[in-house]
Order: sequence, then C-alpha cells, then structure tokens
Amino acid sequence: RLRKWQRKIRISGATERNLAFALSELDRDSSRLGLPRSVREAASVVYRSAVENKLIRGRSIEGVVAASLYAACRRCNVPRTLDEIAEVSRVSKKEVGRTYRFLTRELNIKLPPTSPVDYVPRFASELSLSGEVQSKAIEIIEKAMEKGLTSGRGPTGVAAAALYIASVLLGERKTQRDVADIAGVTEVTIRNRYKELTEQLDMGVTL
Amino acid sequence: MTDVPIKVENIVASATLGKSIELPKVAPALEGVEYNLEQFPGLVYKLKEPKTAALIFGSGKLVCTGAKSIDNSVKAIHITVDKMRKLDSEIPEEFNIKVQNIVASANLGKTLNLEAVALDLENTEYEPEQFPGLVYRLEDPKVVLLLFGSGKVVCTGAKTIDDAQLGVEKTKERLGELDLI
DNA sequence: AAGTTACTTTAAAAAGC
DNA sequence: GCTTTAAAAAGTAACTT
Repeated sequence: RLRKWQRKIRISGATERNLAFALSELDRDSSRLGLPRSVREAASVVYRSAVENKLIRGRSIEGVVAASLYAACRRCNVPRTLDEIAEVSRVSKKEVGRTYRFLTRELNIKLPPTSPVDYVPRFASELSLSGEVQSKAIEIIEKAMEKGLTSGRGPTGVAAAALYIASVLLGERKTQRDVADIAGVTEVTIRNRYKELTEQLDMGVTL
Repeated sequence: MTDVPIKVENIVASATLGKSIELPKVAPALEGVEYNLEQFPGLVYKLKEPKTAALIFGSGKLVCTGAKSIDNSVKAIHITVDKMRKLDSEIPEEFNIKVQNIVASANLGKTLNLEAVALDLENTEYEPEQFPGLVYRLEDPKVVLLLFGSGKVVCTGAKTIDDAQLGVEKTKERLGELDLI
C-alpha cells in the first residue's frame, strides 16, 4: 500500500511538473508573439483539457502547447500563422499543424478557417496605417469573400493585398515590399491578389 | 445521370513474388536502378514505358507506382519482373498483384465556395493557410477527396476505379443536397 | 515581370529504424 | 512517425532570365 501511495505521489508530482513546464513554455511563446494575457489564458484552457483527455500521449509538451496557442489565437480572432508559432516555439510547422488537427478533432473544437479580416488590425498597426484604411481594407475583404475570391487563397495574402489597395485609395500608400514583409508573403502574391481584387471587384485601376 | 467523367492519374499496386530476392543479384538486370539501402530498404527502378517506378524488396515484394491504368500497372510489373528473372530464374512466372490505391481527378463543372462547403459539409478540413484544397472524407466508398474552388476535384484512396467514380459522384450529389453547388 | 522548379495536401504498399 | 515512389489539384515561394 505504501508502494502504491508513493507511486501516486510520484505521478502527481510529475504531472504537476509537466504542467508547470507547459505553462512556462506557453508564457515564453506568448510573450515572444506579443499576445495578451487573455489569449494565453485561452491557450492554457485548451492545454489543460488536452491533458485531462489524455491527449498528450505520444506527443511532446512543446507541440501540444504550440498547437493550443495556435488554436487560442484563432479563437480569439488574433491569428498567428503556423510559421509564426513554429518560429517562437521549438516545434516544426508540420508538427504544430498536425497536433492542431488532432486537438481540434479530439476536443471537438470547431474553428472556421482564419478570416483575412482578423489579420488587418495587426498588419495595419505594424504599418502605421489609420483606422480608415483598416475599415476600407475590411470592406474590400468582405466583398471579396462574397464573390468567392478568397476560396483557397492564403488569408495573409488576401489581407495584405486589401491593405495595400486601401492604403493607396486613401492616400496613405505603402510599398508592396513593406506590406509583404509585415504580412509574411511575397510581393508576387500581393500583386496576384491585388490584380484579382481590383479586376473582379469594383475599383478602377489605381496603380 | 450525374455522369462526371474521372481521369485516372496514378495507380499504386503491390506484388508478391513468392520468393525472397537477393537485391544485389538482380540489380544489374535493371538499368539505372537506384539503391541506398541505408536510406531506403528497397531498389528503385524507373521504367520509361509504361512510365512507372517500382520499389523492389528483398522479401520478394514489389510496389509499382505511376501507371495511369491498371493494365499498364500490371504490364510494368511484368516487364520489371521479367528482367529480374534473367538473373534469378527462380522467380516464378505467376504471382499476385493487388491494386492498393487509385488517384483520379475530375471537374464538377461549377465553382465552389470552400468556406461555405467547410461550414455545411460533414467530415471536412479546410485550412487555406496550408493548402488551397478542402479535404473531404467519404465513408462509403472509403475515399478522400480534395475539393478546389475551381470545381476541380481529386479522389484518392480508392481500390477500384468504380469506387473512385462513385466517390466523385456521391460528393457532387451531397454538395447538391446542401445547395453548395 | 515572366518562367521554371519545387513544396504544401490526400492515399497506399513495401522493410526497418 | 520517418525513409521512397507517382500523380493531380491551386496557391505560394524561391530562383533565373
């Protein structure tokens, strides 16, 4: 009986140690990404439920933490790309994506695909663009979504092109290079989305 | 009358020769064969006609990929095994071949709003940040489809051409039921 | 800016790490 | 899970020219 009791203590000790490690890992990743405490909290909730449902087996704590954070960012509408999550954590993009799918499936978390709209505030502020430009960009994105111009396209590329167009329209022009760097896409992608949006939506050629 | 023509793009088939094989012994019969046993346990032999690639193992099992028809897959396997037999007459003339996977493409004819499909269609995964296609898992037939905004589709996982065809048709039917096409 | 190549996803088998 | 093969879909990336 004593042996059993000792094992229990040892196990719970390990459990607590793992949780402490996971939370410190979460803090590290979150601060590197400049995420608010609310998102960090949401991520810890996802992580804890993953532990409760014994979903850590066969997976690294770092990976589950990274995937929980990725999911929390999406749910809180302040998305980070898999590349950004992979950069700050010590988990590969592939592993984060795979663990994310596993967690959402096992925990019945259904998140709609990331909307380009959710990237607008962050990109705009990093580019020092006004609220008017942000509103215009969001308006462009919503029209694009209605016309099915976003199916299959990367959300960051769509957000970047919309911001670029809005910045030109409202006289706060930014270069494609600056927008591309902030959004983490290439200028070619911005150009492709830009052409598609200006041609298939209203907008006269504003180049 | 859904009648969506599908195009078989790739066939994966395996064969069991029924006798273990000394890879170094038969390798000389296969021109251009590649083998890095440290990297992968099988020989890699690429045939030009039918354009296929075969993976040959010491256990006497073989995998053939790349054929665009079952006939060509079977043909490629026989051509490859016949060459091997020139250096190992013990290899039987007859052996079993099994189609393991069929990849086919098709066009549904109408564009799809993937975000809408993702919301209403069951068993889907759609992550445009990673891949432009929406993944749809059908249970019967047990195949997986990749749906694109253009209306083009890829069906994989089928063991028979009929299942690939049925998979595409059921998908189109389901999309119609949900008013997504 | 156009072209080319290449990687993302899906399935499946093989032998072994 | 990984390694290796082939092939399509469409988007994006990285090099060349």
